[in-house]
Amino acid sequence: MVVEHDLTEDDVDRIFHALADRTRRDVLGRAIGREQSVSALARQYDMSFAAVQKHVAVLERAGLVVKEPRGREQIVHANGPTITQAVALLDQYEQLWIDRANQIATILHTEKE
Amino acid sequence: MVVEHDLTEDDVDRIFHALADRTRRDVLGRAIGREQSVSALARQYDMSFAAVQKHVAVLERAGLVVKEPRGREQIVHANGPTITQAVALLDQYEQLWIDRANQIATILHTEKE
DNA sequence: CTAACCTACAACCATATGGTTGTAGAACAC
DNA sequence: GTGTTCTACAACCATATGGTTGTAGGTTAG
Repeated sequence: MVVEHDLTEDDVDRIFHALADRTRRDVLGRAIGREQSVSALARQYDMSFAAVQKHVAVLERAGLVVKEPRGREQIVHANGPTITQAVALLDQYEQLWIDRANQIATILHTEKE
Repeated sequence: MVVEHDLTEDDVDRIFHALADRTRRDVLGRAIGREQSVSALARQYDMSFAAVQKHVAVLERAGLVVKEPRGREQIVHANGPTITQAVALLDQYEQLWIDRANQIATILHTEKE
């Protein structure tokens, strides 16, 4: 299995910030469904091309998406590994929570004896 | 199993925005590890009490944390279910990605025949 | 070649964000 | 009662964010 390189706190900031906007989440979803150009994406939103271009740039800086030049177009691909890393991050918090809940349950159980 | 009520897009915005700041992620981690007052949390950071108070408020609006009044203190508890919902959200994107990757693999396999 | 298309990027604007200090009230300690 | 602690909240400031329009360059179509 390939070792994923560790994310810096800045990386994590960028990932969650990128996901904290509904337009960007929608762009990511569409990019996962079908790779498409920035202008093809832009046509699907009620905002300027430049605005969508900026959203794509935010997703790109977060590593959630990759742009591949194709002639005059830039094809936007979703970047699976980063999504997986984001899931792993949240899983850590959930696991902390579960561990803590178990710990408390154990203490309660001990005190009952 | 209890039905988790659906998150609005605003809810999701708030959750990811709350997670997009390292101080808030750290506060959440500490709150998971041990429930503590806002001032106890504030003492652990090199910023004003008011600043930490605002970060806790952001986590609270996102539902990641709950404040319980205890005398003159407000005890900050982590809220597990919201963390679980956040994981589920990201899992959806990851699953979309996996489904898409499988679909592409299938097409490639078909074309090879 | 010329026109249309796709992208990049700058400039600008309103609002949000993350920090500060200061004021004020409620609860506890003595 | 008095002073200290904990919290809430307002006001303020610098910067970031999400949107706009406009300009300019590279690519494709006719």
